[in-house]
Amino acid sequence: MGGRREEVLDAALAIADEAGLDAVSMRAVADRLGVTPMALYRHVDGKDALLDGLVGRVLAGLLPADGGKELPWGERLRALAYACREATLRHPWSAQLLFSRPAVTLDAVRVVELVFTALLDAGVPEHEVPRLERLVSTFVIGFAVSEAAGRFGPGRIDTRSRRAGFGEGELPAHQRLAPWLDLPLDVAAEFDADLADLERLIEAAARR
Amino acid sequence: MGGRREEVLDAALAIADEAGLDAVSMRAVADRLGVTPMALYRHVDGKDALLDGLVGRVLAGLLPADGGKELPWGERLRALAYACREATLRHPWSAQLLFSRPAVTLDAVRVVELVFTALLDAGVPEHEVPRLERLVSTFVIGFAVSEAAGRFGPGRIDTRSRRAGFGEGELPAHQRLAPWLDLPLDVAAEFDADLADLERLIEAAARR
DNA sequence: TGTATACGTCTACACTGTAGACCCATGGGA
DNA sequence: TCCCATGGGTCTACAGTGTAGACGTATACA
Repeated sequence: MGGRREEVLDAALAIADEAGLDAVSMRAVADRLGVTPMALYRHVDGKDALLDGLVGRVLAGLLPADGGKELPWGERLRALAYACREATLRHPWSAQLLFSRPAVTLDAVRVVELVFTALLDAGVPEHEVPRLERLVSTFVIGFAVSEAAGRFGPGRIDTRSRRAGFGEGELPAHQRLAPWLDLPLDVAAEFDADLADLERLIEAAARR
Repeated sequence: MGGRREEVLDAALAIADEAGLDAVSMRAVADRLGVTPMALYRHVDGKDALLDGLVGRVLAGLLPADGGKELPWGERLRALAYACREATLRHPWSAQLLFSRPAVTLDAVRVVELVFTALLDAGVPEHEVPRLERLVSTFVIGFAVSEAAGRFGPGRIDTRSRRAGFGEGELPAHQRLAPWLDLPLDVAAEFDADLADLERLIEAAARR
């Protein structure tokens, strides 16, 4: 019962992976199932609900196979963060959805539960745990979305603005940092460094 | 010259503020200007370019009126963060765009320049400045987007998942934290606390 | 006078999501 | 045996969408 719904989501997910999120239309999904567009409405409440279902799929993929209960809290947190980044790299379209469709599904709650226990194990006082969970997950999702959307790519200024031009001396900090700005960006390494910083932030909060 | 382009963006921005981002269609913008949809294409390359223009507008609003050069770096950073949050609260639709359209415009570069100088003034070693800028801005934008999208709202699990139900004992951390989870969330205070944590993170990086 | 340039119009096409009415096979009471 | 509820699917139709292409016109400068 309801197994047909999963088939619909499967089809939508396949289309998104192959041709991007814009290609996911009711008609396209229906075609892939060899069915009329209107037939989908038996299994999904509409296009928005379909997209919600897609983010549910992605989130479900974040849960670790084993509980991994025996690992130290820092590693458990990193594993979740890596899983999140990998999911958005595997399904770049999902980045557009993670923030804009804050559907709190059962799988999402399970992920939050893991973060909660990690923070508690780190010794964070209980009243600070929810805030730090939001802080960490906001950053991790933001990072994944930024990467998938190309926000970390080379800073390409659109030509009109460049012509409207800025005097060379107008951006002194940029010029001073130019050597480091020109370096190719190792996103994975940056992600690691960021997570290390966040771990220290959590430890500091635990000490208070 | 090109002043007409600004009028087009003005119209689009007004529509977005009044009726949401979905209401921004070429036809709607054209109607508001008393003009045919196709007339817009003289001033804007297409719908995507129009949306890019909108994020440019929002970003331009982030720049402080005065340079505020004399303030300590922490306050300058906070001012930018507040401005970002306020912009997305004033124009909730922009949250959907900030991450998904990473258009690096001149105004965006100016904002980054301010963050760079703040971090340099804080004593962060030059090679770490670009990374920390990305870390901070990723979080700040992520926070603003989350708030505007309702991700921080009360955790409403959709009924299907709830019925698919989870044993009461399956989420121990949630139960342990229930007292704090039930509290109404003071988003502004949380933002403050997060920024304070980030400031400490930056100071720690400066000490290394 | 001629000719760019900026601006706008009209028509048309290929799509989109979805409301409403109708159909048909299956299976379990009466 | 009849009935009919249920899950699945179809067809038609509508109001919107973004935009390609060809055409018109008014100002401004040579």
